[in-house]
Amino acid sequence: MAAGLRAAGPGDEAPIRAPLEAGADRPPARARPVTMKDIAIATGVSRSTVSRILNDAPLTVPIAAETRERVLAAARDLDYRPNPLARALRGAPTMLLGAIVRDITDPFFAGAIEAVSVEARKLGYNIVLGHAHAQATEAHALATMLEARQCDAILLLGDMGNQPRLLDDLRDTHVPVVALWQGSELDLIPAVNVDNRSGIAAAIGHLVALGHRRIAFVGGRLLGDIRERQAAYAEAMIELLGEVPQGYVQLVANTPADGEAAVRALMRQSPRPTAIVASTDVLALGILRGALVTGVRVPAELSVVGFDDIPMAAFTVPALTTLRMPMAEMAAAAIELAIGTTRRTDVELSGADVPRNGRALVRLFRPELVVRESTYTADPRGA
Amino acid sequence: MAAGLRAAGPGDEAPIRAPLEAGADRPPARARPVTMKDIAIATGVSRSTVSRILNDAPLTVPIAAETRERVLAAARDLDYRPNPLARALRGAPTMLLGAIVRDITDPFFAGAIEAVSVEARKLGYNIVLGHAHAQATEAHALATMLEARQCDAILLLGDMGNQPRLLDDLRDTHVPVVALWQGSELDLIPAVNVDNRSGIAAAIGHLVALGHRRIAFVGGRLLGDIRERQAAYAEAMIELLGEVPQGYVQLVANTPADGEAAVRALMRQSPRPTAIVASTDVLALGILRGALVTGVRVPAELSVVGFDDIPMAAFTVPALTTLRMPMAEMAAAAIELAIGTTRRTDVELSGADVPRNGRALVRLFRPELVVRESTYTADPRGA
DNA sequence: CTGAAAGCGCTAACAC
DNA sequence: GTGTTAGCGCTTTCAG
Repeated sequence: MAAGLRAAGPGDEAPIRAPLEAGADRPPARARPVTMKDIAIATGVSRSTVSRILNDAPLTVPIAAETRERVLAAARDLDYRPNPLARALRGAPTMLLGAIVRDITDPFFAGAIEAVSVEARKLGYNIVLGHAHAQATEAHALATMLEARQCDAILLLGDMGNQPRLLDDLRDTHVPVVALWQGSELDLIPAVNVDNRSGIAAAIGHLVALGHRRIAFVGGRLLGDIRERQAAYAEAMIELLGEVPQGYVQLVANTPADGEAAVRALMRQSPRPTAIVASTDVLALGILRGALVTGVRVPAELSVVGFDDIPMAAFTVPALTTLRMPMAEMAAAAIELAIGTTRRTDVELSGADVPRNGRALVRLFRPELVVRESTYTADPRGA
Repeated sequence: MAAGLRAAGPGDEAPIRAPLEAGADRPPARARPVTMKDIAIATGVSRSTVSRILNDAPLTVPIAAETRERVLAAARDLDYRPNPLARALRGAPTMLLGAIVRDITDPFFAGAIEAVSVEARKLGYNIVLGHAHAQATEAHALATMLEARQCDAILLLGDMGNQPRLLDDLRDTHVPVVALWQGSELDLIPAVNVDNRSGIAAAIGHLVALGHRRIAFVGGRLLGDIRERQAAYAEAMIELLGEVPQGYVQLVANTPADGEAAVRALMRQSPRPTAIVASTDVLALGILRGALVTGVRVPAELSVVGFDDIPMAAFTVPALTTLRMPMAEMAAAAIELAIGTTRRTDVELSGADVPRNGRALVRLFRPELVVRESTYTADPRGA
């Protein structure tokens, strides 16, 4: 019922911070944050003493209990909070981790950010999101953060192969960089990745066990991962049939729409495949829809396996059989690599260290096959 | 080829940053970033001169063209990059926007972050992600960033009603805070939100036009938004039928799983509803699956309307009729509110300013109905 | 036109 | 035990 307060219209130059207009019953926010100097003045000691007490750092340097109490009390009363900027300027870590993501909208990467963010917090780090923004963006989001070296480390989420300049920029930065889910192609920077080979092998093994032979592949994610998954598929097929069947490999963009298009193309082949391995759940979603739209029943006539186990995978119709990776562990491993210190004792870091032709290591984690409803024994006519 | 430059190891203390081990062919990363002082020394001028030139700020203060060139050249040669920390310390904006999100995994919020991030970048801001992390977390992620005042402003994405302390903490901070998609309940802070009322009205209007009368509601998102959407639903039903049919309102958590459960419950009612309005696309996804699993055909026997138009909504089976909001505009509006300055000229900011009982304003944007495949004329037997 | 100096908030070596 | 001093990298008077 109180009369609405109108935000003061910005005259010419708008004031930088629009105050909250709080002015509730609580004391309104002070204009200026409390500094150590304020405490020093309030308590009549020097700034260094305040600093020592507030950080109780030099336990070696005893402080009069009385002084200590007085300062602590003042700090509490004045609601003092250290200024991390100042600390950072002195060389302290900023406790910020940069995460460059290609596409947050991709449910897989949404999950990835979640995982990274959770693991980061366990170590007291916050995440600064850099949006590589598909191809479009100049790798400038990155450059900004890098060059700023506000971050203690940078995580690259997803394949940045489409960002030519980025990796160059990356090279001569002062910040450690680690790649996550980027495909193990790049060998200049340490990486954590999923074992695509073993994942695809598991998927195909599963299908073969169900009697499938005519297995197609829909590739999506650019560069790194797609290459590995596709190569693994090709290898498996050659071992299985002696060849990769003509027209059984569809390469499209990593969207449901393209997945849908891919099924249509696949269903035009003869003989038709009886199973599809999708390089991505997002693609698989489109494939599922494409199949239903085309009148192909899944899994009766067509089995579909995805990759990633995005949250939605359990709720498609039919629910998607897919490959799940240990997101949390992988995120933790990447962070550990990035900040170069292992403070965590709660989780055993696993993953195999794989030496590469270049210098940097890649740590590989094996995905696990999650069998749901989208795979079934091969239609006898098909196999 | 140049011999690798080894960072002078600081005695005992382990070096904070694990070097990249790059040492490729390019000059390896310098141990210490280049400062203005370096440039000053290299060119033989003073730091202040360097500063002036590099910021070409005081255009009022002329600088010798020759000096200018020399400094600029040196800066380029040495690959100088300003240290934003130092700048921030002096009071310059950090160009960081804090975004506190309840759940990145929710596809809607993934999209929201994307939108915010894109709009932020247009103004040169980066996003620092704070994860409120469902109920679990102490609103500490927030406190950290707030108290740190590293951010020029804070955006709250989604309803934080489950974070009691958070809003208190928020109140006496020095940073402007704006709520986005939080439900227009809170009146202490400026907010940007979708016009839930008009959205639900559009959805129900659409269903009614298709002949539906027995329309159920599945509520999901906590607090703010759910209340509004549910209230709007109730209002519409009362206007339509004179009452809200018994058992036609299901309140569940905002997950596909709960959506699935909700349909089952709804299908046990008699008479069965012929249409469902879901308060969220995520819920609607579950509803779609629940319907198919229960053998109820959508849209022949049951129409479903979602809310949010998440990317996946176009790829469900059947594709989801839903309400789309102008994400980019809303994000831009929130940012504008937060940083209190309108530098953007490319987009007309719209949204109606609605005065509230409290002090802060809420800016409301109307969603638009996107009709796809999940709604159809009411089954004559049902209506 | 340019330099010297002070200070942002905090820490650390070095006094007393 | 505590204060003084200097300096992190940068900006900004104020003097030349």
